[in-house]
Amino acid sequence: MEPHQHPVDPERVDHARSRGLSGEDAGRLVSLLSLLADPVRARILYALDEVEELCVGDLALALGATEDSVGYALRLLRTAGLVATRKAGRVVFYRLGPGFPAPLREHCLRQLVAMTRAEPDDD
Amino acid sequence: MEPHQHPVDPERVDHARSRGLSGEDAGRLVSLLSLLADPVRARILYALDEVEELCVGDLALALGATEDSVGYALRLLRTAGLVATRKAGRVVFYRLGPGFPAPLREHCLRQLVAMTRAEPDDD
DNA sequence: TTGACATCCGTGCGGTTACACGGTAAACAA
DNA sequence: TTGTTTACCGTGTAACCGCACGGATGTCAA
Repeated sequence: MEPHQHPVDPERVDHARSRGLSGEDAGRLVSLLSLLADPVRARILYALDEVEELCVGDLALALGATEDSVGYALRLLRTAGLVATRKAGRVVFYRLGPGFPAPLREHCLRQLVAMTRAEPDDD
Repeated sequence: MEPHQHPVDPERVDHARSRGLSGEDAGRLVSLLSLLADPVRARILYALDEVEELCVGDLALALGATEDSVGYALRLLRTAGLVATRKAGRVVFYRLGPGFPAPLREHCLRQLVAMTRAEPDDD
């Protein structure tokens, strides 16, 4: 269904079009948020922000999840560059990588959690 | 596959378990991020943050999307309480609702966009 | 070397999700 | 009233996603 050609408020439409999110910006934003929008991945990143580095098995232990689950989550986070690895023998330690946005770590992550705590009507 | 019972770094595991994200907190956070992690929904919220209020047709016009697409997106945002409506005749105006977290609007939204702009290696 | 362990990789399945289509309700115009 | 417009709703479908499974790789101990 195509949008109508007779805007109700042409001024605001124009304003929204010029100052709004472009498709490319939205794409980049969404690809980052999609990675955060998963319980296992979000808890992994939050844990790594707390304790610097952890290996796969310990991470699974800390979250109470299976190693398969965190293994798959780390696979995606690693591909996106959000986490970095350090091999020590047969153990692989993970930490937040250089691709992890610093502002997110400093400002947003905890605020996001705090705001969801303050709104218990969510689900 | 079950996680091993012999933590490599028991101290950090314990620290991550106590200060990490609980399952409930992660669930609330994820349900919010999942709503933001969509191009149409993200652009709608961003546009409403810019121009106060817009009707469905004008929103579709501003985003260059179909009315069906934005209609479906608004359905989910409305159910979650992130947007509110105001009826004026046969036109329905949408604006950011009381369920929309204020810290997200003030601090995080633009920072999230800015940080994705600063990292062009994303996708 | 042999065996146990920690992790990675490819594949298939089940559940979820975005979206288009058709029909419906309400409001305005003629 | 009739017709047009604006938006909502329910349903079906196609694509995506998380995850478990099996096998492979590399490492340490005996």
